[in-house]
Amino acid sequence: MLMPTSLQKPSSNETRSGRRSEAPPDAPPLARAIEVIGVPMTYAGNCEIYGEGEPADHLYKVVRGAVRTSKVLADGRRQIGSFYLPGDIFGLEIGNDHAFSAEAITDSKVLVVRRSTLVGLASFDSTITQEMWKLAGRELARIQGHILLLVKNAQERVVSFLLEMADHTPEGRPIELPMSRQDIADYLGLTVETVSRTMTALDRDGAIHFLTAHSVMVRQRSALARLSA
Amino acid sequence: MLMPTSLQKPSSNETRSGRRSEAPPDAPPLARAIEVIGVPMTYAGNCEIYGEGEPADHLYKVVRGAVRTSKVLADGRRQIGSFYLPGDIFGLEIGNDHAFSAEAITDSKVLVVRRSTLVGLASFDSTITQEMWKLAGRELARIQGHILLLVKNAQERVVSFLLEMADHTPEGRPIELPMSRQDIADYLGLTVETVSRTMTALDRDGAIHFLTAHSVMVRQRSALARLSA
DNA sequence: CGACCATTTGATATGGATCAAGCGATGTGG
DNA sequence: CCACATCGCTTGATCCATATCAAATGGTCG
Repeated sequence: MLMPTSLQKPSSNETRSGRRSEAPPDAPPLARAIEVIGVPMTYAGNCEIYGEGEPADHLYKVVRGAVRTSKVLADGRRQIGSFYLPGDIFGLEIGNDHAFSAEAITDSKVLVVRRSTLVGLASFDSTITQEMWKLAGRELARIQGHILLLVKNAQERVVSFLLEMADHTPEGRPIELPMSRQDIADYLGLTVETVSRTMTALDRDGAIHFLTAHSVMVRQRSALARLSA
Repeated sequence: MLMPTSLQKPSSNETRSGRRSEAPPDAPPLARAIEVIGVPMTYAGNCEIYGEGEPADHLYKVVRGAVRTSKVLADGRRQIGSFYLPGDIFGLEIGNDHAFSAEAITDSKVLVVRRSTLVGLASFDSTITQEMWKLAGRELARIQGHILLLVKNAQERVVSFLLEMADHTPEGRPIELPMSRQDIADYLGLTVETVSRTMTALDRDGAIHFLTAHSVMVRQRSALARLSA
């Protein structure tokens, strides 16, 4: 069904102790700021991080795990807006309220900062403002890319999705797909069956090779990319 | 075909004389600023205003006519990003370059301002910055809405499109559709034939009534809206 | 009037949805 | 430790919405 099997509240508000190995000192100020002042939170799989319609006054950065943003339409269908993997920043909605809700896909750890805190910081460091604009720009570009995705055929959509996920993985390593086939289907505007069949076909044709249902090797990304136009 | 019949350069850089009847003195500062410092330009139908990949250093406001933003995909298909009608501001791309090109649909008049000019103004009037963010937010919301559109069926897409256009028209007046059926199809991710058939069906069922191919009366928008979910 | 182009309408094909069943992991209780 | 229920994924058979191909209609401009 569409309902997640469990939608519990955050499992724990993690202690702030411990090493913050992420974010090298030469990282951009915004990322640095989030590392320094962000409050770590952990969420179990399928746990809601924020809901559609709630005021958007926090910014989040994925440390571990994976997050999806989604929206349930009037007729019950679900549309997934984006997947966010470690290092990605999400929660930036320029309106006052979140248009999509966000849920942890697997057990996840995120850093949370108040939007107002960042706005305050921005008045000291104007590069933070610039970075907020850049972030908004990336978000815009991402969504525009999603539109272009949705007018392609099934194989092109699936391949585009795999290549997006590949961007977060060093060449030569298997690509991890933490989300379910249903999540992928709702992201691509297809059904689970079509996603599954398409992936099977790609595997059979040698374009990709599934190690498990959630781990796939791409031999030549450039070759795969030719199937996504 | 996909190629516009004529893609000429701006037909004339209109004289700056004459009344600027638009923008009441109580309009928001950004709109006011554009009215005051914007350079009027006129474009003939199918004339390119800016091209995909060009640096995005101007902001535009439609005074008269209609504008579409579009992108031609690798395989030759064309995706339309948005339609802009009088009063709408376009050209805001947060990246450095335009991801889509913009063309006048019919003979159009737009006001043009340099982005840098607005940035300069913003340092005097912080509400301008706020408005730029609001504008970016509206753009983001518009694109997100477009994604939700693209996962609906043909009738829902067409109805949603008509309702969007209706937003620019006072209730009770016919809705003008300056763009071609091909433009509509490329916006909705459908074919011309499907758009045409769907509109014919809506007319036959009494949901809407075409006066001409480019002018349509909607009896009850609320009733029509029920067909768009 | 006649040429041209946009739009509509008709006939047919097809990609992906839907319905249904099988399969393989994972977890649970006896 | 094993039977068995459960859940997510895959596979198969069929259907249907929309694409595609083709032609008729109608509006516009010389």
